[in-house]
Amino acid sequence: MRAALITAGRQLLAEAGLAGLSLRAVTRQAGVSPTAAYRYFADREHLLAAIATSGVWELTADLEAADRLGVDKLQDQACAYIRFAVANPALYRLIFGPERLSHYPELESALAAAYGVLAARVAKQAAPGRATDKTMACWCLVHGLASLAIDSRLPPDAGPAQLLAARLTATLSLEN
Amino acid sequence: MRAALITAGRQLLAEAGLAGLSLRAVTRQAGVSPTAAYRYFADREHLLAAIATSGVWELTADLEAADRLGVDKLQDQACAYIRFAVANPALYRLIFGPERLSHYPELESALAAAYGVLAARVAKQAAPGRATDKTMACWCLVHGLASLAIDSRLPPDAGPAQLLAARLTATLSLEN
DNA sequence: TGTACATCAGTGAACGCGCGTTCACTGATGTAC
DNA sequence: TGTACATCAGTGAACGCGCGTTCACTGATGTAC
Repeated sequence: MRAALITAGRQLLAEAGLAGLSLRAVTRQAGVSPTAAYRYFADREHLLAAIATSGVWELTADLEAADRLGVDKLQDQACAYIRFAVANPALYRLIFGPERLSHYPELESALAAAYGVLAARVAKQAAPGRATDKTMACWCLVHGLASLAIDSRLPPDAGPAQLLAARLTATLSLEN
Repeated sequence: MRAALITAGRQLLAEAGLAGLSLRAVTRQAGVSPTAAYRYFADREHLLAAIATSGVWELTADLEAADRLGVDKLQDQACAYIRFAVANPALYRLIFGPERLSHYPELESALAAAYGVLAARVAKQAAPGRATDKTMACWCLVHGLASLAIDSRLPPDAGPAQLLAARLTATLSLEN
């Protein structure tokens, strides 16, 4: 049932966006009375945090897959990241947005895992001593690109965001 | 009066965050009845767009100042950008956030102006033919960093965001 | 100079809405003896 | 095997709240003659 509520929340997020994600709407979507949710979540915010966390684990898995299967593994991670954001814009906004969910430890550790997948890749390729900064630069770049793409604030002639992700990541020139 | 409402909105944003920015709250803050706003704005969203726009013009001015006075002008623009975001987190979130204000032409053109200040700088320093991509990379990087800094999702040992901005921008190595 | 009228800025009451949360509850399932 | 009881998942009505927006209005300011 906990899982059902999270699923319902993600459906709602996809259909109606962040604004439509109320506790009542989620329970309605799950076909259950509004109060039923309180058996599984202390309040609305805990429910949101759980939904966000489920998204971050999915993202982490995507990054891992890209790193396992990719040819240019760093660029492929970047693409996978953008692909996730573009496929789940409202979810992505919930995760990184203004809901200030960052103090939930489950979410915190899911995010750390995702970051770790990127950091491990960069550490393998970057010049010694530069890994930390390069990782951060990469994360910022990709997160910024994802946000802008989702909110259609990229220049109109920029082309598909995933291609951009690959090109811009290359721009970071890890080797120096 | 239009200006007064915008000012009130920005105060509220600073004090109570995005969530507190209702039309009623803004008029209350301005010491005026809720309906008075309708004389100046078609609806709530137009008011929000005007507040966001006022913020973007301020940001643009900050960037121009950094470019005029700075030593390393690109890094200084990046710092100014981060400084603005950190000083006005809720406003920054309103501008780039999930409110989907992007279809307001006034906001659109303010954003284009801000982007232009950065683009002009990069064009002066980047290797020929690379300017467009480098500009975009720079914008994404800085926007991503700003978002993460605001939502405290940078690694705890990352140090002050403004310093980071300078260091990471340098990482882009414009000359090749 | 005075009067009639139009324009304009802002008021105050009211509307319907969906929200998060509380409360006491019902009915089913499991356990002890 | 049957009975008494506890636990548990989910219900349904109700609360108070702040919201965006509408409506008809008031009183002040400006303009025409």
